[in-house]
Amino acid sequence: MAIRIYDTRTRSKRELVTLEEGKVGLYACGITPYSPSHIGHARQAISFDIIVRWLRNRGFQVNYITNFTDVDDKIISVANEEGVDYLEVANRNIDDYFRCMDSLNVIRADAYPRVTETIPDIIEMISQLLDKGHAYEADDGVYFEIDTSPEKYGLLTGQTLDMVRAGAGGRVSKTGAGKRDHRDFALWKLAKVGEPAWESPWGEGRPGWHIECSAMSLKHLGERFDIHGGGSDLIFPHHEAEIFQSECCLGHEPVVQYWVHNGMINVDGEKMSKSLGNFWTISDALGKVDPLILRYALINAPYRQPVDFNQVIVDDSESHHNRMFAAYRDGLMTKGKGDWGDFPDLVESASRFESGMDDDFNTRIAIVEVQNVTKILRALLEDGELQEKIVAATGWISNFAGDVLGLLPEDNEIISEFERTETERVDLAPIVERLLEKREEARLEREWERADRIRDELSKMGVVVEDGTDGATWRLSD
RNA sequence: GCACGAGUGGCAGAGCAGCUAUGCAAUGGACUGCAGAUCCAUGGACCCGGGUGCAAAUCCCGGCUCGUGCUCCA
Repeated sequence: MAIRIYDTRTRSKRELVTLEEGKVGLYACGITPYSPSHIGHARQAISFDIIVRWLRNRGFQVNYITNFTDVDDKIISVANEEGVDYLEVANRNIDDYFRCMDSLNVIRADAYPRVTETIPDIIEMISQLLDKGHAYEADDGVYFEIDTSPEKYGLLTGQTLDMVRAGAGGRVSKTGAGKRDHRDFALWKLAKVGEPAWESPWGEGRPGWHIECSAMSLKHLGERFDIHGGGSDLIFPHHEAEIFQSECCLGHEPVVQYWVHNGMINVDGEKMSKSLGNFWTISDALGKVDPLILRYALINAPYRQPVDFNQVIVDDSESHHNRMFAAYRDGLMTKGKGDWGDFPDLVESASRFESGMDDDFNTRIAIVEVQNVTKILRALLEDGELQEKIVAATGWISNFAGDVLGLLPEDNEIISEFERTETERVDLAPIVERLLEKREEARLEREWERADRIRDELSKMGVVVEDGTDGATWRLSD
């Protein structure tokens, strides 16, 4: 079945037809590293990670590029406050980004170009825009002139030139003193004293905010490419500016075949922002919740939906993930052979999973099927028979929840962790068994207080007692 | 104000014209001294008002409410 993708430009789901058969060029706008990464960055990265994983799963050869805007006003201002070089700030936050994304099981992109490494390409692009009459030089830099191709205005947002003129009201005066029109945007900003700067035909300065993505996508993916993505907050003005720059520079349209945008994160129903005090960096979140549980929470809704991040969603995800993980781990310990392709119910789950993912990467539908198979697997484990099917269902989870959704650690990690706790268990066994015998005696004598005291004691040792039909079993608490 | 999107059971969240969504929570049961885990079962929803259809949560029109964008932002 064909893959359908929601394209912001046409506001509809369209079948994915790539420029080159079997290949996908994908550029996703990355971060401006002026502060530690927050969970909105995680959502963006995970959204595109899932898209890339699924396209690869479907046999596409994906070239996935995501950038770092490693020089901009905010980085410079942080650097000035701290009295350090701007690159120190950028590098520190890029390191943080990678650390966070690795722990969230985000597969690395094929390249992470940086603005500071792309300056010659940016200058070349600006020169061409000037040559073609789409840009002009002013006292404080070079600007793109919107009026040279007004038909491109509002391609993603549906806004018209007049709307923005009206909406901007009196707030436009202080942006870009040299602009002829407030909707024009900077391509090159001349440096003020003490700012990082590069030589250019127009004087020392640095690139404007939008041009780097046009230059980097051109450099890495060529004059036309399949998918361009980013957070939905970038639709305007950033991505519309890119359309102006790339299409006017290259002289053809469309440069981008599909525009894909992920939804934002809200916290307790409000926009996440520093001023509201509801701001979660990824490190904050990981202090409270396991990375894969956070990942689970962030793909519980399809990528385009806004996600309301709160304690409920975290708790919910934790219980779902724990159930799946426990079943999977137990399944891994079952020896034997089994292929999910041999079992109709597992095949049906797989097919629903696949058609959900084919339909604009609907991870919610995918997760429902993971929950389904988890349920099947747990029932099988409970029953203990049908080893072949246990192995088959475990394989299903490994493939879909693990490889595709990235919700599981590596098998050998799970096994070594299991062995570690087994060792611990064996060490504790004699003393636990003795206490359990005493408790059983107390229970037979119906002395519940004494029995409960023993259970409390075991609980302090990190042992959870569970009474079942065949007497008590125990396990180590997490 | 303008643009875009959304309003589904206690909560999260699919479906987007006819067929049980699902999970958590709740309730009942199995098991139980209690607790926990597990299993089985049950109830419960489509913002409001019109319209089109044999049939509407699903399409159309009009409201209302919320979110996002219009300024740096994933």
